[in-house]
Amino acid sequence: MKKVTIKDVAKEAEVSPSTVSRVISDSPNISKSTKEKVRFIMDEMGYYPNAIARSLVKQKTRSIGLVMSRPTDRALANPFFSGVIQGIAAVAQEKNYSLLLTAADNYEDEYQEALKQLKVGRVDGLVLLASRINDDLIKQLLKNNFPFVLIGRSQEFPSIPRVDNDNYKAAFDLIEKLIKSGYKDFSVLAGHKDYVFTGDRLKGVIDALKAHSMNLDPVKIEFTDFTFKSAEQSAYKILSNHKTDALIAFDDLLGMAAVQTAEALGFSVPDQLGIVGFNDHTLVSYLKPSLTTVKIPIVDMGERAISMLIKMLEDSSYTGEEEIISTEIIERESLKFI
Amino acid sequence: MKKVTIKDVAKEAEVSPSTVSRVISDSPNISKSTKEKVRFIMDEMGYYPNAIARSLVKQKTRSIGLVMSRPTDRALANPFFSGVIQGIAAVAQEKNYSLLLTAADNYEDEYQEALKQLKVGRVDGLVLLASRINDDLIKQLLKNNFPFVLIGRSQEFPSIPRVDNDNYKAAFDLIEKLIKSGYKDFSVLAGHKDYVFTGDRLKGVIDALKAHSMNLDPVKIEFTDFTFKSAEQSAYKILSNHKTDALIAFDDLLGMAAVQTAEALGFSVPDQLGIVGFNDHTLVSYLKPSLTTVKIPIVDMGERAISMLIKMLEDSSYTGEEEIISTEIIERESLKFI
DNA sequence: TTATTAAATGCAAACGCTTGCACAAACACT
DNA sequence: AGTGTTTGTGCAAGCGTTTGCATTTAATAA
Repeated sequence: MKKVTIKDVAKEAEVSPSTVSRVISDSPNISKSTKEKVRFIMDEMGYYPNAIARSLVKQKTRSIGLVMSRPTDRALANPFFSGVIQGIAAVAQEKNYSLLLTAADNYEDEYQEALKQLKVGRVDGLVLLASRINDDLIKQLLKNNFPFVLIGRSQEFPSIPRVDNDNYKAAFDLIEKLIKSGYKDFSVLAGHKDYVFTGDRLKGVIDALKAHSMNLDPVKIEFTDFTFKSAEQSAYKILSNHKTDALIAFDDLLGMAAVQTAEALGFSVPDQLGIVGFNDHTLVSYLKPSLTTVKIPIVDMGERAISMLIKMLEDSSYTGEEEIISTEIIERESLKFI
Repeated sequence: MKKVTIKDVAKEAEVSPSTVSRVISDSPNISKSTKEKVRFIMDEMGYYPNAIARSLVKQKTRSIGLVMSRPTDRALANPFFSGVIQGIAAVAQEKNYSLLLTAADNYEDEYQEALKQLKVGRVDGLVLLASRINDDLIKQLLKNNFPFVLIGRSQEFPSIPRVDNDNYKAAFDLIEKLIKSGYKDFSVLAGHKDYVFTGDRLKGVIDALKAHSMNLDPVKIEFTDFTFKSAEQSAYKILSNHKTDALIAFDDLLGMAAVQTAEALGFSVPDQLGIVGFNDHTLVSYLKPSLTTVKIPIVDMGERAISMLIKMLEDSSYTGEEEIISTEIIERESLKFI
C-alpha cells in the first residue's frame, strides 16, 4: 500500500501538482470542472494531503503543546487537570488543532521538554498549567517571544496572557460570608506552599479576617500536598489541637479528607464543624455529607485559555490578555450559611 | 529573532550542511575536532534542528496518537482514562515520543479524526482506549495496515495487538471467592451495555454461579452509565426490590454510589450487605467504608500498550501480541471475605 | 479580425532536513 | 613510487507540500 502523494493525484488527473494543491485549499481561480475532476480522483485514490509537508512550507503545525508544571502522573491524578484538559481538548478539536501532551519526571525536565517542542517547531504555542511559584519557563518563553498562555498566575510576571480566577477575592468573599453567618474560629487546610494559588487564597482569608478585626492563628493553618494521606494527617493536626467551627480546605479532595477525619474524631459535620472545599469536583459533590465548596469553572478556564492562544496565533495583532473568571459559592451539606 | 537553520550553522562553522546533520546524529565518520567545533557553534547560535523537516525526510514523526472511544470530556472525567494516560505519558516521555491527543464530540467523528491523524502522517501509530463493541475504526486500521494497539478487547477482532486484563476471569474468581465466603444472593451494578468489558465481567459472574449451580436472577442486574446519578438510581432499584447480600459494581465509582445508596436505605455495609467494586481508583479507596475492589493495574496497562506500539514501530519484524494482565482482589471494609 | 483583459493552469523555487554516492586526503602496504 | 584502504567531507537529490510568477487559453472589446 504505497502512500499516494499530490503528484500521483496530479498525474492521474492530468493536471499539475499546483492545481491539485489549489483544489485542496479551494482556491477561487480553479475552474469548477477541474475541481470536480480532481476531487473525484482524490477520493478514488484515497489521497490525504501530508500534514508534515504542509507544516514545513507553511511554518505552522496547527498543534499546541500542553505543559503541566508537575510530574504528569501526579498531575493527571488530580481532577483539576482533567477538567482543564477537557476544556482544552474540546476547543482544540473544534478549531482543528492538535494537542501535544508533554510529560516529564520533574519540573526542570518538564520545562526543557516543553520549550524544546517549541524550538524544534513541533507546536505553534503552549498552554501552561502552571501553578508553581518562580517560573523559569515563562521567562524563557517571553525572552524567545514564543506564544503561550498561562492558566493561573505568575508571581514574577503578573501581566502576561493568562486566564485565572481571582483566588484572593474568592477566599476573601468566602470568609466574609462565613463571618456573616456567625462562624468564629477558622482553620485552613491549605495546599502545597509552592503553588501560587495557595498563597493567594491564604491572603484572601487573612485579609478578610483582618477586615473584621479577627485574625487567623497561624497554627491553624496546615499546608499539605494533594495526597489523601497527608491531607488526613493535616486535618487531624488541626482538629485535635484547636477549637474551630469552620475549616476551609483549598481543594475538594482536601475537604473530603477533612470531613472524614472530623467524623472519625467525633465531630458532627456541619453541626459542630463546617467544612468548605474549593473547585467543585463532580465526584466529591456526591459524598455524604456533600461538600459545600467554592466552585471554580475549570473546564471553562481551559476553553478560554486555548481560545486565547489560538486567537494569538491567528491574529498577529492580538497579543493576549488577562481573563479573570469569577467563582461561585455552592452551599451543600458540609457547611451551612445562615 | 530569525530562526537559525542548519545552513546557518554550516556557514558559520565553515562546513557543509551534511556535516552538521551528521554531527547532530553523532555519526561515527565525522572527526572529533569537527564535531566539537560544530557543536560549539550550534550552542552559540542556539540552534535546534527542525522536527518537522526531519519528520518529512524520515517519514516518521515520533509521535503517537491517543484515541479514546468516547467523548473526550466524559472520558477524562473517568479516573480510568487518567490512569491509562499516566502510564502512556510516562513511557512516551522516556522513549522520546510525543503524544497527540485526539478529541471529538461523538464516536463517529472520533474515529474519523484518529484515522485522519494517521493518514495525514501526523502520527506513527495509535493507542486505542476503546471499550465499545463493534469497532469500525479497528477494521479500517487493519485494512490500511496502520500500527496500533488496543487497550481492551474487540469482539470482532479477537487477536490484534492489545493489552487487557482478563475481565471474565477476574469476575469469575471474585464470585468463587464470594461463594466460598458464604455469600448467597448476588446482584450486579454493571456499566454501560456497549462496553466489551461489561459483557465479559457479566459472563464471568454468571458462569461462576452456574459452576456452583446457582444463577443470577436477571432482574438483579442493572446497567448504568458512569454518572453518579444514574448509578444511584440503579443501585436503588436493586436494593429496594431484591434481597441481596453481595453487590458487585463494575467500577469503583459505581461501587461508591452503591455504598451511599445502601446506607441511605438503612443497610449496614458490610454487615448486611457487602459491596465490591472494580479498578481500585485511588480516591475511592479512602472513603468510609473503604471499598473492597478488584484491582486493575491501569497505569501498567497504559505503559505496556505504548511500549508494545513503540516496539512495533521500531522493529518491523515485531507485529505485536496480546498481553493479558492479571488482577487482584483487594479486601477493604465494604465487603469482608471469611 | 486583432488587441486587451480576465480566467485557469503550470513552472520552479522554497520550506529544513537526511543520506547515498563521489571524492580528496591521509595512511598503509608491497 | 605505486596501489589499495581508510577516514572525513561535500554534492545534490529528495521528502510532499505551497505559492509567486509566468504562461496559456478563453473571453471580451474595439
